[in-house]
Formats: sequence, structure tokens, C-alpha cells
Amino acid sequence: MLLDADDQGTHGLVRDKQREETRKKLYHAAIEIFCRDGVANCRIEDIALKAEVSRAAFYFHFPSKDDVLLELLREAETPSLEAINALPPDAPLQSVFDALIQNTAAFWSAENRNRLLVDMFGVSMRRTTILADREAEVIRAAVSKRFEFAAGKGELSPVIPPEVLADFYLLNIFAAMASWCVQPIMPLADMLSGVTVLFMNGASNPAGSPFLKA
Amino acid sequence: MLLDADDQGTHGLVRDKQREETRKKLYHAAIEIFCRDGVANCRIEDIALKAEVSRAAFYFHFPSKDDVLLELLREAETPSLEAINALPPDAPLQSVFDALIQNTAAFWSAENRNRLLVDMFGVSMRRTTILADREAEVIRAAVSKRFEFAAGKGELSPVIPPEVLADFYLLNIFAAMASWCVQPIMPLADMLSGVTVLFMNGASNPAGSPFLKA
DNA sequence: ATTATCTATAGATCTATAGATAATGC
DNA sequence: ATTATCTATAGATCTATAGATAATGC
Repeated sequence: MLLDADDQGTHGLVRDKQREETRKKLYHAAIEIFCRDGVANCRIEDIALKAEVSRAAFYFHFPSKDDVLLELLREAETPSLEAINALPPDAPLQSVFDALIQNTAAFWSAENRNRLLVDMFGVSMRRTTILADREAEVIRAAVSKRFEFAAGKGELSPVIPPEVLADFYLLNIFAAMASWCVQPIMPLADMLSGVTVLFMNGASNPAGSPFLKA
Repeated sequence: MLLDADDQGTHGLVRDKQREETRKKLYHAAIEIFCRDGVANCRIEDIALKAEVSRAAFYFHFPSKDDVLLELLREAETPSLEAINALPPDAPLQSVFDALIQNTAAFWSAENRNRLLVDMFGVSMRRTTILADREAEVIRAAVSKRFEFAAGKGELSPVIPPEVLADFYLLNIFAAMASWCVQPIMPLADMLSGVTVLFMNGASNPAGSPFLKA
């Protein structure tokens, strides 16, 4: 509660605690102001005022607004990540999907967070190099690992590498959320389940003529 | 060449021509500076200098940088749109995909435009209300119409409305481009074809056990 | 005379950085 | 004494708007 795991040892305790408190105050103030005014419109000054620090203190902790949103993304991913990692290694892919969908939907359905989804998607696209650096992003690494296992059991199409499939799946989930938040016609979890079925089964009618047998 | 179709009639000719020229100069200068400095980093002043007008003239024509990128998106969509509209009403879905893929890949593979793809995707997400206002965006309307026809012939899954499928298809195409531009490991057209096959057939292995029979 | 297009510029906000303060390591 | 954290602030850039100019409609 007091310190992060990588802050132990001989480091200064008072200073670390103070820094983390300021950072947390700024983070929560920023999210609040983002929701109130919109990410693009809000003023850093208002964030600093709410956090009761100077405007420059914000820039000391966060190089830009984008970095706050990236931290929100990591916070949002944590419950899904823990739920997926708690599954046994041979868990069926469906249970991985369920863990991701339920935790993600619960986080983003709460309060008025959905106002931030589109901006966060933009940050995510700008900051992450898709198809590369998978290890740097824990949720991508976790889902990727499960997809690889499923591919090994022959559950996934052998045409496309499982890591690429995992990236496209997460991308679809994210895009679905971004579209859901502008018009929430159904519960988010239902929407994400629908996208999952579409992703796995494809858009073509299985009863109709098979499309493009690759 | 001189005027847009909606500018005929008794409107001032000299003024219209002058305005469109200034607008075009600003547009091309903006794209050039965006490519050179990045959309987020570039200064409006540099765009105005290159276009040889005042900085405020930029804001007169474009409320923000985003509006320039939106115009680039419309320009990029035009060849695809015309190719799709030139197809006969009963053209197979595959020819619609081909028209979109070839024209889109040709546009974005040229020069160093790919540097703008991620930013444009962000603008597109921010400005378009997915699942709504389909008519306002011509490319969505055109693809949607073709998907509806295909659904009528039983080629598409009956579970999801064809307009929604069309939106998700375009979203996947866009996301694939955004990921391609950070790591162009293959020709863009090949990547888009792969995404199309994945979209239609799904990620599950047809030889394996069918997934989630809805 | 009125209006559309564009310029000049005031005021707001951001970015970069020099300096203050207090915790830390020696 | 040194360093990390934060503040104060100068300079850069943006946003908003009053005003200049020349084309337009009557």
C-alpha cells in the first residue's frame, strides 16, 4: 500500500511516499477533469487546481495527457489480466474470452468512464506498435499465449499466426467498445460477446457457400 | 476544375475561385508539414508560411488539424467509392472487397502518407458515430448497401445485421492499415486481403470443432 | 451597402527550464 | 553535498475576435 515493489531497498521512503501521493492525486484529478470537459478541451491548470499542486507538477509526473490515458488503460486491463492468469494453462479459449469480456465490460460500464474510451483507443493506437513489442504489453502477451495454446490444439485457423490473431481480436474488442460508447444500444458485455462470436466464426453464412477457401 | 458543383448559379465567381485556391494551398501545405513533423508536433505557423497566407487564414478554412485529416480521409476514399459504385448491382461481394482493397492500398502505399494513417484513424474514430449516421459517410453507405444485397442472397451470417457487419469490416480494414504502417512486413494489399479472409471465415479452424454455434 | 475572405493581434494556454526546498547518502 | 521533487516563470504557440479589403447584390 505504501510503496511499489520496485521501490524497496535503501531508497528514500518519505520522498517516495510523497511522490506517489502527488502522482495519484494528479491522476485522479485528471480523469475527473477529462470526464467533465473532454480530453481535448480540458486545461491542465484545472487538473492541477483540483490536485492542489502547481501546473508544472503535472508535467513532472505526466509528459502529456496521453500518458494519463495510458495509465488508465493499464488500470483497466489489470482485472482482465489477473482473471486470465488465474485460469489453468489448459483452460478452453472460451473461458479466456469470458474473463476478458466480463472484467472489461464491468470496468468500462461503470460511471461515465465511457466518455474516455475513444480518446484512449487513439492513444493506444499511437503508442503501441501493433504486431511488435508484444512483451511490453502484458494483456497482449497473456492473450497471445492462450491463442498459441489453442492453435496447438488445432482450434484456430492455421493460416494466420496465433499472435496476429490475438492482436486482431483485442483490436476488435477495443473498436467495439469505442463504437459502443457513442451508442450503447445493448449491455457492453453482450456487444463484446457478439464481436467474439463474429471474430471466431466469421461473417460468412456457414450454411451458404464457403467463402474464399484459403 | 474551377468551381464545385454546388457553387454554380448567381454566386460570386472570383471570390469562390480565390477561396478554393487558398483552401487547396493550405490543405496541401498541411499534409506536407504533417508528414514532415508529425501531426501532433507541427506548428500551424509552418503550414501558413508554406501556403503563403496568415496563420489565421488556416483557422478560417479548417477549424483544427483534425479537419484537414478528415478531408484527406475523404480524398483517400474517393477512388474506392467510385470503383464500388461502378460495379453492377448484383456484383459478387468478392469484387466489392477487391475494389476497396486495391484502391485503398494504392493510395496509402504511395509516398510517405503512411505516417498519417494512425492519426487519421484516431480522427475517424472521434468524428464518426459508428453504427449511426451511416448516410453521412459515403463509403460506409456504399459498402453497407453491398453487404445488404449479399445478406439477401444468404451469403452473410443472419445473426448480425449486414450494416453492422459492414462497419466492422471497414473498421478491421482501417485497423489493419494502422498496424501495417508501423511495420510494413508485406504489401498493404496482401495484408488487407488477409484481413478480409479472416473477417469472412473467422479465426476458428473449420476442420476443428465448430466454435460457439450461435 | 453588405458580405465573404483574410489579417493583425490580444489574451489564453502550453512547453521548457531555472531555481527553491527538503530528503537522502556519504 | 547531492539529488529528487516541485514551483515560478519566460517564451512559444494556439484560440478568439476586431478590423481591413475587395467582391458581390441591389
